[in-house]
Amino acid sequence: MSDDRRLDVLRAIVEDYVATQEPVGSRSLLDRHQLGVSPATIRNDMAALEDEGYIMQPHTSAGRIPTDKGYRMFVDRLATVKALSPAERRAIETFLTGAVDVDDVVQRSVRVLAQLTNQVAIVQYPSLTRSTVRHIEVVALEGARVLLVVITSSGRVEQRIIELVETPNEQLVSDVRSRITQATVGQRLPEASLRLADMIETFAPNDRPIVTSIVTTLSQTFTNERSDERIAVGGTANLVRFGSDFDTAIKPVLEAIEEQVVLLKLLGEATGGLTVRIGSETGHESLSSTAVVSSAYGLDDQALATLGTVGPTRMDYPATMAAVGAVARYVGRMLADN
Amino acid sequence: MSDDRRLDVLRAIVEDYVATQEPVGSRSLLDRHQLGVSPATIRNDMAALEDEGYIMQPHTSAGRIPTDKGYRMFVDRLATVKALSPAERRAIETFLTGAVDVDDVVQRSVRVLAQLTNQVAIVQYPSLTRSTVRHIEVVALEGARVLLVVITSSGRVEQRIIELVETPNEQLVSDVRSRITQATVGQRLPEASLRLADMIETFAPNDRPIVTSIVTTLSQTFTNERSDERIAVGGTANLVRFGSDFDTAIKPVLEAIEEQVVLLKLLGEATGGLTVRIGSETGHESLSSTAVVSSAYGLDDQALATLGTVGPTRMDYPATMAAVGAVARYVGRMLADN
DNA sequence: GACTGGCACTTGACCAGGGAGAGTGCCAGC
DNA sequence: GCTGGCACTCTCCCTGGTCAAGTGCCAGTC
Repeated sequence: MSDDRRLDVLRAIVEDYVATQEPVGSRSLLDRHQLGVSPATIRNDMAALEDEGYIMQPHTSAGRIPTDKGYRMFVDRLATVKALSPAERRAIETFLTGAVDVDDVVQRSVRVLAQLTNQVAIVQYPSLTRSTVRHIEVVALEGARVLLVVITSSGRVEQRIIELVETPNEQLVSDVRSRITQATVGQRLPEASLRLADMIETFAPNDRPIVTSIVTTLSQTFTNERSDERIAVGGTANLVRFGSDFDTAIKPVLEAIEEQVVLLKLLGEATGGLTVRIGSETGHESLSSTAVVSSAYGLDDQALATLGTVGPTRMDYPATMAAVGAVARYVGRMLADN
Repeated sequence: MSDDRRLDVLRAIVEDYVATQEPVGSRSLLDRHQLGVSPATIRNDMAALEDEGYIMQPHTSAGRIPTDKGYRMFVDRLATVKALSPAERRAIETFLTGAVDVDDVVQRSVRVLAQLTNQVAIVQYPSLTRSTVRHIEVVALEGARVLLVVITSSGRVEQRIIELVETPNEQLVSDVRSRITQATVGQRLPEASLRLADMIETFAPNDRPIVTSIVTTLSQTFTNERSDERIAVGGTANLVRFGSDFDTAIKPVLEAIEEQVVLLKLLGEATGGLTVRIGSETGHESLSSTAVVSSAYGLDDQALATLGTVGPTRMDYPATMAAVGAVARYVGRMLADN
C-alpha cells in the first residue's frame, strides 16, 4: 500500500468535506479526484487512515470526515499555499489605505479580514506595553484641568483629562512637561512608568501634589490594561455559514465574542507568525468544532499584537491562512508608515 | 361584551406569549389569569380581537399570538411601567462609575444594557456635530509634525497628527493656536468648521500653506462623519435566546449588526425620548420579527446620540423600556459630570 | 344582551413501520 | 497489491394513524 496515495486520499477527503460539508464516501471521492484506483482500494486506505485517527465515521455506513488530527496533518503537510488573487490584494490595500488613525486601521482590517475569509475576524489593538513613548504633552486647560497626551511608537494616541487640586502656574507645567519628556521618550511603556515614579521627589515639596497627580495618571496610562486588552470583532454575520448546528458551532463562538477575555487568550497564546489551532488545540472545550487562524503583526521584527479569524474546523485553511498572513503584513506596514 | 375585558384578554395573551413563547389558547389563558369568565367567552373575545387585527392564529386550531398591531396596543395602552429593581439600578451605577473616558462610558453601557435586557444592545457614540468645541490644542512634535487635539463639550477627545510641508516656528504655532481657539471655542462643530475656513486669509501669505493644512485637518475632524457614525454593539450572545428560528430571527440581526449603516438608521430615526418600533415599524423588511427599543441620551435638554436594544417582537417590553430609559439617563449624567 | 356548556371539527405534533440510498467490510480472484 | 461483487448496516424520508389542543358555533340560562 502506497503511503503517498494514502495521504492523497486524506487531502482529497479534507478538500471535499470542506467544499460539501458532507461526509465523503469512496465513490463520490473518485468522482471528484483522479486517483487511478478503484473504490475498494480507497476503502482500504480509508480504513487505515481511520485506524491512525485521521478520519472518522459519524455513524456506521456513512462517509468519512476528517478528525482534528486529520486537519492538523492537512495543514502541516498536505496543504499547498494558496496565493491571494490580485483582486484580493488590491482589496486589502484600498481598504486599508486612507485610515486616519490607529483605531481606524484596526477597524478597517477587521472588516477586510472578515470579508476575505467569510469568517469571524478579530484584531487586537496594538499593545501599549510593547511600544515605546514617542511624545508626551501636558497642556493646561481652563481652571485646574490638565490634558495629558501620550503618543506611542505605534502611532497610538492616548489622552486623559484630570482635575488638579489647584491651578498650576505656566512655569511648572512647562517644567513638568520637559522633565517627563526627558525621562520617558524612547522608553518602553512599562519602563517609562518606573522612571516616572522616581521623578516625583526631584520636585520642590510645594509642587509635589500637582506633579504627583500628573505623574500617576500618566503611569496608569502607560500600564493601562484596558487598552492593552482591546480587540475589535467583525464578520459575526458569517456565523451563519458555520453550518446548521447552532449549539455546537454558533453559540460558543458568540459567547466567546462576548467574553472578550477568551478571545484575548486565544490570540495571546499564538506564539509568533502564522498559527493554526484546530478544535481542542484552542484549549477551550466549547470551541471544539472551531479553528483559530492567527498571526502576530508589528513593525519590522517587533510584534505589536495579534489578529486572526475564528471559523469552523471545516474551513478552507489555505485560503484563510493566506488572507490572515497578508492582512497582518499590510497592517504592520501601515503602522510602520504611520 | 365588555371592551375592558377584551383589552385585558389582549394583555394576558401578550404576557403569556412573551413568557412561554407558545401560542396561547383560551383554556391555558384562564389557568394563568383570573378573568372570571368561561373559556367560551374568552374565545368570543379572541375572535373579536382577531377581527380587529390584534392577534392571529399561526394555523387553524392553534392558540393565538399577538400581531405587531397587538404589541403596539400593548405598549401604548396596556403595559404598566415596570420599575427597575434596586439591584438593577445599583448594577448600572457601579458598572458605569469608574469609566475613564467617553469611549469607556459607551463600552460599559453597551455591556450593562445587554446584560439587563438579555438582548442585543447598541449605543451610538456621542455625536460630534451636536456638541461644541471646548478646547483646541496645537502642539509641535519632532520635525514638521504637528499634533492637533480637539476636546468637545461631551468630553470626547479627537486627535490627529499631520505632517506639514515645513517645520513651523514656535511663534506661528502659538499664534495659530490662540486664533483658532478664539474663533472656535464654544461653537458647535459645524459652525466652528465654517469659521475656520474664513480664517486662513487673515494670515501672512508666507504662513498660509502651514495654516491651511492645520485648518483643513481640524475642519475635517469637526465634520468627521466616521466619528459621528460610530456605534458599539454588545450582547450578540443573547441572540441565542431569540428563539429557534434562525433565518427569520437571528440571521437578519447579525446582518444588521454587520451593516452598521442599518443600525445607525434604526437609532437615528428615533425622534426623541423612549421610542419603541415593532416589526415593520422598523422600516426594514428583514427585521419584521424584531423590535427596537431606543432612547436619546444627552446632557440636560440637549440630545447627543441614541442608544437602545434590538430584540424579538416577542419581548418583555416594560422591562426593556425601563432598562433602556434608565441607562440613557445614567449615561447622560455621566457625560455631564464628565 | 351577555355568558356558558357542550359538541363536532380541524390540525399540528408525535410515534411506528417500511422502503430507498449510500456506504461499508470482507472475500475470492486476477 | 488491486479489483469486483456481495451482504450488511445505517440514516433519511415518506406514510399513516392516533392524540391532544384548540376552535367555532349553537342552544340554553340568568
